Amino acid sequence: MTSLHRFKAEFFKALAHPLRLAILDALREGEKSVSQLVQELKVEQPTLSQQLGLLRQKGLLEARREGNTVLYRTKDPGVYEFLDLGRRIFERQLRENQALLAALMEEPHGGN
Amino acid sequence: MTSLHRFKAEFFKALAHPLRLAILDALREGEKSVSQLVQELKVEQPTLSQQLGLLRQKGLLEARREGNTVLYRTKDPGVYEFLDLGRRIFERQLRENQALLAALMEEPHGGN
DNA sequence: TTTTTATATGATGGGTTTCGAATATAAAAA
DNA sequence: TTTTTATATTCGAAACCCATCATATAAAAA
Repeated sequence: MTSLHRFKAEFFKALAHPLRLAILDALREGEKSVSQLVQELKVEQPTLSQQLGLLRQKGLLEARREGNTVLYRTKDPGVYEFLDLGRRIFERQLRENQALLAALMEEPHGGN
Repeated sequence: MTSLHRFKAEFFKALAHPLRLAILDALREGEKSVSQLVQELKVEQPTLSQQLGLLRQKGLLEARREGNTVLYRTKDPGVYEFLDLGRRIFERQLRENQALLAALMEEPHGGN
């Protein structure tokens, strides 16, 4: 509705992708080059660069070039606080979903 | 990458929509019926019901029927803690974007 | 220079999301 | 019952997101 909500939604959208979350987690340990991240995350290089570009554009990452390579780092470490707080809620949901899954597995097999 | 990242991304995706954020904010004050929310948020009823359904499916909301109407409420108030923490980061980004915007407005008009 | 290595960008296509319109369901009122 | 009110669902079109492929740039090495 409001433009603040639109803005916040943009922010969440930046986090709403498994690879982007993996990138942020990988950069907890400090800045890394694109090729390091390619190795570590086992994705195609253009795919990675695309998502790195997006995260930089959204202001979550920044980059510096060092000779041949480009090093990315987290721009605002506050984002980790945020991700970590999110974990509590994920965990509750995980438990719920697991309960649901367990319930489904209890059902008679070969069924409806 | 990991399935935890996939799961977290799902969670963020649930929040990555202006109307869904507005719904959650509207329910800070307590449970509300669909029609109340339609009025307050000024959206079409089917659009609202669709997003309410999504939030319920993702475990963020729950609903109870009372006669003719259906009342929705937040399932885990922890989500507000989370949204509020997010605000810090939004604010930094807002300031940045405003600086950018201001810089653009300083540019000579009718330009490139 | 030419070649190689590292990274970024652009185009394409498949999948998903979104909104609005029409319709369906469910309960209350008449 | 029929009608009305409140909410949900379904459908289709437009917009968007994503991975891949091909190609471009930029710096170092040869």
